[in-house]
Amino acid sequence: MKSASEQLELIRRGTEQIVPMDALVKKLERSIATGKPLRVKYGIDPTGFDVHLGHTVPLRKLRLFQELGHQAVLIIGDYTAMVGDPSGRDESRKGLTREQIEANAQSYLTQIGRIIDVNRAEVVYNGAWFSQFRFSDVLALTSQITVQRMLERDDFTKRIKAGTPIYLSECLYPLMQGRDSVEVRADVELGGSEQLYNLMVGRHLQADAGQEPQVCITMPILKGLDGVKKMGKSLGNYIGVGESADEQFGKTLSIPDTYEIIDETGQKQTRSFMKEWFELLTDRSPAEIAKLVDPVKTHPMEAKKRLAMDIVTTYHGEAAALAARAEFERRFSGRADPTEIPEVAILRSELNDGKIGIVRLLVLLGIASSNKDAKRLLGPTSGVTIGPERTKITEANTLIELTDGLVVRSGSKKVFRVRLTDA
RNA sequence: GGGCAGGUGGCAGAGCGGUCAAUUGCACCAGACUGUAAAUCUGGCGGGGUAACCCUACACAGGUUCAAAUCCUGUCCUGCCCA
Repeated sequence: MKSASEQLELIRRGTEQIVPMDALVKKLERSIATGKPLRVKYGIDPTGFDVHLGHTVPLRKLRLFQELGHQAVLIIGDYTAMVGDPSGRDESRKGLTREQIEANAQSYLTQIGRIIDVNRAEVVYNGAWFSQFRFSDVLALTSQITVQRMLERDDFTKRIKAGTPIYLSECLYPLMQGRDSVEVRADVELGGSEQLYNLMVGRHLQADAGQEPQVCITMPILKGLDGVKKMGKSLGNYIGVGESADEQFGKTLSIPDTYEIIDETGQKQTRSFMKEWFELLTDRSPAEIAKLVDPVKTHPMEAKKRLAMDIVTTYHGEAAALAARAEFERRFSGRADPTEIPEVAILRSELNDGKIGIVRLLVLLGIASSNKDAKRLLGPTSGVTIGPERTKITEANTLIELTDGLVVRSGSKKVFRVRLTDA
């Protein structure tokens, strides 16, 4: 087992806050002395299906704890999901049905298995205790915190200012999450930076229950593909852990290198966005990362390819990562069609004299969502091309001589091969 | 429970009887240029039609009018103030 200071160095890497730090040191030292692993809690609400890289940030930290010999405790928030976490959102979340929660939880565990060792983790549903709660228990829980303290949190302040509703049930959320910590006797709880408040409530409740309070570790929020907003399902700026190697590679290459912020003094500052991803999504050491994101030492493009390789390797292995890189270079640098062009079946009955209108074709291929949409893609700035000669189509009333195997492109990303069928 | 204000496209936010499929900004999509980066420029951003034009949409349901996102009534929802 590694020494406390060695463990601490690894744990600290990429974190935002550890409160209180000295308590963590103490816990680590005691764990080494007694041989008892720390119980590290991480809660997830089964509200959706796709686990994306944003979720992997705390999960990777959880895996680190596992690797250091500690006990991961996964809370599936089936009850908290019915409330909806107010953290970092400007609107309340609708409750989900039990069936949805059940299905989501299973899907989550499968996906999470790509990052942590689920078999070695303790997995518990918080419904296990909340379903047993009596009203008197709820009252006892709600007596633990004042309205003032609840309202002082930033999320609520913002919503009050903006005039968006806050439901009473949402105030229960931090209390429920805190109660989970009491139930599983957590030593450490992980969460995103917006979780700090919720994590602190856990400390409060544990202390009140006569337990040693947990250490709260928050991880920075991972920004999405746009380099601006938090990576999220609803924003469509995410990379899913279940996506193909090519998709993950391509999406990573499309992220901005840097972004600008305005600091307190009103000065514009340029920050490296790639650096953030390296820190939060790869195991590279700070020294390696510094070298990679320095444009003088490493060409930004090469750095980004490394980043993409690292990410793809995590989920698909090194061979797939190499292949994805080769495919990317061939396709975009070499301006070639993808190796595997998706085929779309088109009925011969759609043809008239062996021909089809370009608008209809684009809709049938799924490139355009409607005729109007198809027409928008055409016009003088059209990026629609067909066949090996990449004939550019600009007129909406063009008739295409449609043959089996014809390749139709819209830009370089949407490429399809026509497969003519009879039935 | 009472008073006041308000609900418009993904968001913000104009419009307040016809000229409104709805100004503008952001976001988003496509193209040029690139490193599928940034910056910049161009075009687009409800559906059908080659087009003229038609349909559906401004919380919901009715009504007034030749004509409603715009006026009236009711319902639902939200905020603020009072209780």
